[in-house]
Amino acid sequence: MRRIPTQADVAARAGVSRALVSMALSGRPEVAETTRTLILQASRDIGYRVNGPAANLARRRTSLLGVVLQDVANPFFSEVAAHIQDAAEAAGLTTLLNDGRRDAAREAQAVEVFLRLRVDGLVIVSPLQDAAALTAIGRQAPTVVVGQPVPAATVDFVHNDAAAGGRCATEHLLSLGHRDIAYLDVAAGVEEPLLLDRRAGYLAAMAAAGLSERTSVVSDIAADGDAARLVLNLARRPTALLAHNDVSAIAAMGVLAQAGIAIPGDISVVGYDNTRLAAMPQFDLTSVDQPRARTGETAFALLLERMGGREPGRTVRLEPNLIVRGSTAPISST
Amino acid sequence: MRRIPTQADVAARAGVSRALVSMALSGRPEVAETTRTLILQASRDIGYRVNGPAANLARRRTSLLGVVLQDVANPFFSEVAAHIQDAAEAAGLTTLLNDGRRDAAREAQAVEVFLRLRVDGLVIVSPLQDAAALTAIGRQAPTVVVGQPVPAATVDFVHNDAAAGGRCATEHLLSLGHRDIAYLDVAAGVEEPLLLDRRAGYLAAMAAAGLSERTSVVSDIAADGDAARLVLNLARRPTALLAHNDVSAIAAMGVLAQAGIAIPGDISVVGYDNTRLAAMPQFDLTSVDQPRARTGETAFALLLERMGGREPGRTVRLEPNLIVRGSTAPISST
DNA sequence: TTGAAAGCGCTAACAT
DNA sequence: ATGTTAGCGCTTTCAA
Repeated sequence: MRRIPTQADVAARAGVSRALVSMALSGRPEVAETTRTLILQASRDIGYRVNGPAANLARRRTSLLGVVLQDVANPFFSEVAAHIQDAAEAAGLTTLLNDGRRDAAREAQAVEVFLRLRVDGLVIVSPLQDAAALTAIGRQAPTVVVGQPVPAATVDFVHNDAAAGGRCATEHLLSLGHRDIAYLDVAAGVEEPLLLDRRAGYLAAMAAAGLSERTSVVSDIAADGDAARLVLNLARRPTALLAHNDVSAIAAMGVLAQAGIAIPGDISVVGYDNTRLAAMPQFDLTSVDQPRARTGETAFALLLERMGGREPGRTVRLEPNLIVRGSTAPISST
Repeated sequence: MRRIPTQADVAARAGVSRALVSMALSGRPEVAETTRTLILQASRDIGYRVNGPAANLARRRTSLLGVVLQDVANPFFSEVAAHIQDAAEAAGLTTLLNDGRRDAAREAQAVEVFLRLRVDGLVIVSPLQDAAALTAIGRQAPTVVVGQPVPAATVDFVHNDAAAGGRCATEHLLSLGHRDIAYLDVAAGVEEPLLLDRRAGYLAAMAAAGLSERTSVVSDIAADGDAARLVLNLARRPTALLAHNDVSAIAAMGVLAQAGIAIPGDISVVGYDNTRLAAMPQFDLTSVDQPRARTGETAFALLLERMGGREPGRTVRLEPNLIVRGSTAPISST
């Protein structure tokens, strides 16, 4: 592996000055067309590739966008990232990805790496760090957070309205005639605001329909399967189930199927997140979808504003929408 | 947002020279302990953070490792990446991730970005690019590929023995007494070497057991569900099903369950990949596992060798192992 | 143990 | 339209 060629090598080969090479390569209009072709050819001949660190140092910016995902394995996060990347590319920014691996410390580390690289902007998807940490980050670089807003004015937020999601899922079931609607919650003690809001939406819709909370079940035990079993043992079995997420819903479907209960014949089931699982034909699960594309695009739009110098923090809330599939049906008249 | 502090600011505040700050911060031993503490404190006071581009330019290396995944959403890939990252961190390298998004052009772009950043090493997980492209990349930077080896001597390969996987899954079923074992293949025309090898392993095991291929079914149609339905309609229904991956296996399980066929009572099912799905209690799918940790660690070990100057290409093949769960059972004696 | 000085490869302002 | 030049912020000899 011989020495990596530099602009000087290109200049020598093309018989021009180094500066001209720089200008030609960055597509500045004041370079003569013939010269540019010459330079481009020379650069290709010797396999020149711009030295990022050098260019970034000289330009005092990197055209780099750092995206940190709480968990790369979460398809919602990675799809949002893909849309951010598309938007960034259109704006001439190069996207770098990093995985927080569901760990606050690792996430902070990933952010730190980007900050050191002097990325021009930062998007953190569903951060595990607290408001103070986010505020500090926002002071270092233009930053947008995708996820629950916290009091941190130096960063912008895009989030999906979890309460609205819980509400519209519930209303869907109500409109199908269901009155006994159980909510499959997470384990007690898990206090993710997001999940609290989903439940709150459910409760609000029930209340609005004049149904007391007593007619519904909010399970609060650990395993999803156990929660579903609990529902089975109720004196008055609900006709519909709203789960806090798809995995939980699918676990419940498994338990119900084993118990010989038909879906949606005997009981309707709704999930949340509209994951790939929900769309699988064997599950065909009605589920609340969060608009991934709009989330990503909005995040990038906010980032551009920030990079443009906007100071006051902005928060954008996006509405989820229900994807109706085969796991829900009108209440049976038996 | 005021000016970003530089080493000069730290030096001024600590009352020392810039060079000393650099040495102290990079932990060089020849700096007096008291001076170092002083400098560290000053650096913290003014919120100094090394300028990556500048440092990388001056050092002529970056201590950066670029990892490009074919598809970040594939949990096998992202878990391998996590293990690579752990190994790299232990070796003092910082890992940067990027997503090829299942597109050869985008993947090439991601590699290009890393090359420009002058990463010290590159790992590409399951690349979509051809041998020529990989060879070219390997010439630019020490590179290890996780996935099917191709003739590209400038890069190293780590891959999992797909044939062995197909074989051991089949042998498991054979040892349970199954003789009629159907293989659920991908759609005809998909010629991924990996999948061909999985099937080849199955065929080899069947042949070794003295079972002609005629006793088995290799479906070659598009949708997994359809393939399973095909199996149902066979004159002589197999007692076991080996699928080319977990998703396919689970789709088949859905079809079978709907048809009232018990698993594993009437038919045993084996998947491939040991995804999260396979472990879910409602599926409890026996599946072939590829050792994610060892794959990642091996990839990084090879990379270190390359970075250390080794020239000839190396290929390491890892053995998969079967995770036996509840979807397989001895053939029923009915 | 500390400081001075010379680049690293590039960009951009200025000069021609 | 092209060339000259002065840094960007840092690391790293080499001297003191």
